[in-house]
Amino acid sequence: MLSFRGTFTNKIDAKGRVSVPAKFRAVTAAQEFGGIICFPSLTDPCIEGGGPDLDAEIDLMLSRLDPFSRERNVLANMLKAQSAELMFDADGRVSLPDMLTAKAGITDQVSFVGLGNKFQIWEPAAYEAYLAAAMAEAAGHGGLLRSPYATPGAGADGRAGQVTPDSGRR
Amino acid sequence: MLSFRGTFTNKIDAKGRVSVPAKFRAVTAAQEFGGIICFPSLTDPCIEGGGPDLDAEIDLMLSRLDPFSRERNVLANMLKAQSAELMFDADGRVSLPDMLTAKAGITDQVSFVGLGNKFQIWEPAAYEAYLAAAMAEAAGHGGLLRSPYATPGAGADGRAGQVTPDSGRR
DNA sequence: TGTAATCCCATGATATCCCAAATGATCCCG
DNA sequence: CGGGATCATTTGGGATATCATGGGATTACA
Repeated sequence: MLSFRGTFTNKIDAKGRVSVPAKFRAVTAAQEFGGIICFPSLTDPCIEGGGPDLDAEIDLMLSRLDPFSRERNVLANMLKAQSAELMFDADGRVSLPDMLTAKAGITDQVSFVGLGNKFQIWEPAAYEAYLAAAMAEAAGHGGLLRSPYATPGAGADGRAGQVTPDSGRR
Repeated sequence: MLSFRGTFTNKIDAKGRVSVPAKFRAVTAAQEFGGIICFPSLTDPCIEGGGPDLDAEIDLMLSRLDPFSRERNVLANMLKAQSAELMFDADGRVSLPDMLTAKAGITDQVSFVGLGNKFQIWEPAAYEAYLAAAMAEAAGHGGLLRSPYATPGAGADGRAGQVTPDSGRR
């Protein structure tokens, strides 16, 4: 269990608390961390989150940008200034800050969506709509899904190696 | 025994459990893993699954994409968010999530269809129909199956009626 | 002192584990 | 070659543990 997987919809109670799915907690527990980090998604109307591994990934990507560029500051505002470190209570619950829930249109229910190295937190109905669109769109990205072993002669790209920052994880 | 082979139809009990065919379990056992991973097929109205080898393949493909790109999010939604890691109980059974069975029209029976490095899980009647179409279509695709050692024209007639998983070797 | 956040425990629902029986296939022996 | 026994596998049901959720009590902060 080394990556965030599956979709789980939980309720937000009167105090603003919500249970983080046990399977997600298990992932961060493996990273020896009693909580999660959350920030607004750069691409979708939802919250994104993950464990300390994701935070390290973000730091690495930011460090590659020109330290005084506007782009770096803009991204850091999203990924750091608007970010929160949410610790689990004894029952594995966190309180989502209003700053984050407001942007995502979240009221009394949330869907935790596992995406491997990170996860998203959606208002359930909004996610339903997004998922439908994603399914239609995924067909267009089918070319990216070629197996490393796929067709004779096409294997060159497959085993070439990893260039992404998350190599060496897990 | 390194690939999924054959077709097996098992019942789903009142609790939603179903026995994974013993021969399929033997394949994942060789991968030192007490379960399977399942997700919706990108191409057919059924569930697809495999062992950790298949999951590693998926992780590798996702890791090549930029962490915050829309392409990555879309594909991760298909392959991770709708995915489940199903552990065998003491008798080799798993519980298929409603999210997956609903898409495949599965109610009380399923057919496990071995496809080499992965397998599919169908509603039996739906698979019958698919198989009939596949058998008719297979003859036309015979030319794609040319083995490196094949003698020209030798295999076409003999394989015309066979859609069995031997084609999935790698 | 009022407000809000955190901690702690109780409950219901769900999923998991464990044991037992029925079915079907394989093997051995006559 | 046939019959019987043994083994593996699937299927069913009950017991147990885990998880999500609600409510009350305590603490921190203003």
